[in-house]
Amino acid sequence: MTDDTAPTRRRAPSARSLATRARIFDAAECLFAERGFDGASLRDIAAAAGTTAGLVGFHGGAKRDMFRAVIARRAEALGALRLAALDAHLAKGADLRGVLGCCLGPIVDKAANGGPQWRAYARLMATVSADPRWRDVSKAYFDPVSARFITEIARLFPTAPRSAVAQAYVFTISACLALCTARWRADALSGAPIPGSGLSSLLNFCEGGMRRALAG
Amino acid sequence: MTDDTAPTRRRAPSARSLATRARIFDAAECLFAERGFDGASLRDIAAAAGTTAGLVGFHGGAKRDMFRAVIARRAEALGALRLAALDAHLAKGADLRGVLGCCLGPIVDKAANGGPQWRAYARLMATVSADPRWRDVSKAYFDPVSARFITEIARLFPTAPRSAVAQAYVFTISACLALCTARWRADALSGAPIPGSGLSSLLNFCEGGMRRALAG
DNA sequence: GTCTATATGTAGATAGAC
DNA sequence: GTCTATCTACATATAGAC
Repeated sequence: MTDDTAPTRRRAPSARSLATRARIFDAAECLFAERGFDGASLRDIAAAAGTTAGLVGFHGGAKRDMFRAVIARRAEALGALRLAALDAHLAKGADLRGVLGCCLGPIVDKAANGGPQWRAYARLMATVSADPRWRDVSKAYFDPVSARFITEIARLFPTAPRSAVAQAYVFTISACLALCTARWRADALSGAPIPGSGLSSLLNFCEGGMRRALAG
Repeated sequence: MTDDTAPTRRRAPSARSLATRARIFDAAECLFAERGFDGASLRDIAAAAGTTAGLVGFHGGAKRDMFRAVIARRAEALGALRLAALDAHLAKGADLRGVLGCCLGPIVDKAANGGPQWRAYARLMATVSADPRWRDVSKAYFDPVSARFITEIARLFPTAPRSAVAQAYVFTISACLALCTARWRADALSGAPIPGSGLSSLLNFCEGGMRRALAG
């Protein structure tokens, strides 16, 4: 596949360069999540990564492109995790709660136990899913997996129109991302911190909601 | 209440000034909603309002204060609408779907039929509810009404802990704001635009979700 | 291929004119 | 009380050094 005769062949990146790049992407992930795309400056990101603003531009390209790249970096791994869980589940029959568990479980788990980078990534997913400015990013990185889950859920509610299933799926994802990123809100409203990961109450809510909204 | 002898008494604002101020706040509402707090510059807002950047500063104060004022401007009216509906409903008994209708109906209605300013405001509500940077704004303008609804819902599920009710409420509001602001997402996922206001499918989803999550 | 110094535009805020 | 001209600082992007 390589073509040594090509005059444009590039040198492989050094280990040092790769490490710098990783630090920059980690910092960008956290700061975009905390302050939003416009609120996080390349300088802030550089400082958090321990480098300079120019280097951020070099490794990440234009700011908008870097944001896309940050989303892309984990999208495939997360999507694969969710789809693998789905396939494993479907192999032994299919029930709504199980499918929802495959859909939401990996997200909730990574956000809760995957460390600060995954926590930041969950917040970015919420941003991208809610903001029409990033519509193309949703479309490229999240919609394919979503479409698969919608299809499987639709199979469980043969009489429901696909538009209703899609609507219920959006409600579901929105509740899931609220759990991952806005826990402080529920804590504040309840007066006391809420125990556990919240996955089971999320699954209860979404399962009950879908049954009520989609049942023939 | 007025004190004509006070040496610091101020002149009443002119009609022209009030009109300018209203245009500035309308423009800020739309642009903060579209581009986020950091993405919308005071100059953009000035241009949209047909004035100058300096005037925006004069009428709105510091940018952060102006954002707060924009939220405050409609918060009271909307909260009053929701609470009035709730009180009217409670007077003739109480059922979950009715309470949820009072909670979500006014928001969905204003976002769908209240014109571009209310549509923008719904998006701002979603931003504020999701972003810990605006936690104090949520707390001041939205939490009191939320607490009231949570209390009424909790009354319908006497065995559920308040923390579980608060969690379910957050899921509910999150689905509601997704309906108001991320319709394009459901449309894209379903392949066809979704008919109707979506209020009844939202109510179905949240009612079913709450029953499943909170039932003894 | 990797990194730095700097150009160019625009941000938010305000002193002072009307 | 109302509005404008302008100030300082920082944003992103890139030309060119290593």
